[in-house]
Amino acid sequence: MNPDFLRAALEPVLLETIAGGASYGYEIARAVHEASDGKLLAQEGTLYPALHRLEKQGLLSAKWKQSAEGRRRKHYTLTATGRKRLAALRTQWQEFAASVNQILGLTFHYA
Amino acid sequence: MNPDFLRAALEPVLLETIAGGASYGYEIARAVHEASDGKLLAQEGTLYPALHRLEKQGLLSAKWKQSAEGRRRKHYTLTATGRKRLAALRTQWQEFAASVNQILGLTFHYA
DNA sequence: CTTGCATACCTCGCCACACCAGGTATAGTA
DNA sequence: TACTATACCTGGTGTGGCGAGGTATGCAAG
Repeated sequence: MNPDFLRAALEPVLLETIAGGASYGYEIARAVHEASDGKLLAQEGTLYPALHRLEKQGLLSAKWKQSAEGRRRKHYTLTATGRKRLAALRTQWQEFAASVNQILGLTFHYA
Repeated sequence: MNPDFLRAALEPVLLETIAGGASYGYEIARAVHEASDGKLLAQEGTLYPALHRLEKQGLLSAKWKQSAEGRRRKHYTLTATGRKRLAALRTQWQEFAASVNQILGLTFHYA
């Protein structure tokens, strides 16, 4: 998978995945990977800096928690700003994808 | 428009646009811009290096020509390798777009 | 004639970011 | 004890879009 693909969609994908219930890094990575049937994979060197960026932008808030087995995990949740941003990114993504599809002559439509 | 969007799709978009008849830089830029209803725009500092990369990779071949009005233009055509690459990129794009749409919960299908 | 604009090409420096490779630490298992 | 999976982090490298700058021509307006 072309790394530029991930670059284009990582933000909305992470926000959406967290909105969908995945809360900490490893879990988020697994969820993205599975939800894309193994096609999208956020490497750790990509994932963690991305989460930090989103947190710094105020789209995510983080809390360290101790799991039942004793492992420390950093749990993320969407902020109100994050939810708004996700909505905007979804729209942007759809417009972009539609444009590229049109240029490539691919017939498609959103249901 | 997010520059990372262009980054993800510039190659197939350029190859397809050239395959569709646009042959020199300025014309290609205009064609992309119009075919996307003004949404996609390859800046000159993006376009020309990209064309050079594609040529260096053997996907495009270039010929300098003199237009009727006397302007020099660099005309690009797809090589056989370029056509194969375009086909591959179209498939990759579709898979990627489908994955992102799925994660974002967008109901979508190619006809 | 000269000023200005569209056309047409190019390149350099900046910056953002995915990736790789490396690091740390814990729980469970062989 | 050793290995694996989990779980987090970061520094260096390379790619590439973008802005700003440059050069040159054709044409129209003043």
